[in-house]
Amino acid sequence: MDLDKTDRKILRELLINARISITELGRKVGLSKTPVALRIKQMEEAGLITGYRAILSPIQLGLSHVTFMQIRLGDTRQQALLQFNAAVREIEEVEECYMIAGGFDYLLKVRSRDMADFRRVMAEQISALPHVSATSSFVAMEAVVEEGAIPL
Amino acid sequence: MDLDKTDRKILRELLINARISITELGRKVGLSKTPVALRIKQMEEAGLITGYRAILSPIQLGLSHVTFMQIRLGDTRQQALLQFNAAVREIEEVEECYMIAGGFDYLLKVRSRDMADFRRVMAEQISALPHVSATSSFVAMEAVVEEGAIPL
DNA sequence: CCTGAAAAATTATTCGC
DNA sequence: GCGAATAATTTTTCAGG
Repeated sequence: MDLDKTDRKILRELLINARISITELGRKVGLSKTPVALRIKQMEEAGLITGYRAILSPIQLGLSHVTFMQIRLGDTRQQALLQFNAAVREIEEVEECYMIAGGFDYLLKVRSRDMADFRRVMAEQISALPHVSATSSFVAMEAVVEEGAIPL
Repeated sequence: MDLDKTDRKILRELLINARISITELGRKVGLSKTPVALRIKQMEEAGLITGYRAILSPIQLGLSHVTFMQIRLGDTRQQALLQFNAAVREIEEVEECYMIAGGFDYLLKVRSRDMADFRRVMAEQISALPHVSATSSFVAMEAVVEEGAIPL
């Protein structure tokens, strides 16, 4: 699906405020309600807009502790990777997980209440993942950019 | 602010669909509209809910290439860190940036169209950041978990 | 702290142009 | 893509448990 300038404007507004009304959105992008509603529906149906989510404050939730973990697997055959992927998706503290080309196999971003909570997650959840042979952890001291803008 | 079970239920629903109506939300959590609307407003005012955003598909946007970069600074005095932080926030391709305790100074997640686009971002933007002394990049081969659930 | 309900305002949807 | 009419929702308010 290709996007014109108006589509991009609409997306930018929906990234700022997903609950904006069609009326106000139309006003902001310089169109009437009808085409705005149509464009949004088309972008939803094209799978470009996959949903709308509330954004919560990690600090207010007491979940400001972020740790990145490098994980190396002892077995990197397809079957082992699939088992690892499936298992890691079950850990709710794992906010992100990428398979990496290079020196290690996976990079995980783990969110927890504090260091003690992270140690619990690591001991109870991460260590139990299949085929893990080594891990190293890097604790975030400061979040400089948490949710960067999307380059539209 | 402390959350009871109902608040958590509301948050879970708003994480799934931020555009759900108060009526339906009330039905899902087993309350009438009035207290649901009140609780949402309170959570917004407490800064717990910071906003509502559309979720876009990186693949449909042609932005599925993810690279993590370790960055070491030559100068790690407070002034230099502040300059780096301010500059990195201006790069829209930087989706996340954390200051790290340990072997390197910053970890960046960079989103781009493809490898060629990443090289452009690195050459034009990342290299221009102040006080950078060394970088190493790790290309993601597969996104196993992109937006994990929040442990409420 | 919740329910239920009514009125007023706003929004979404539909359709002819 | 516009603009108007129709239909659906939301917000606000209030009496009562």
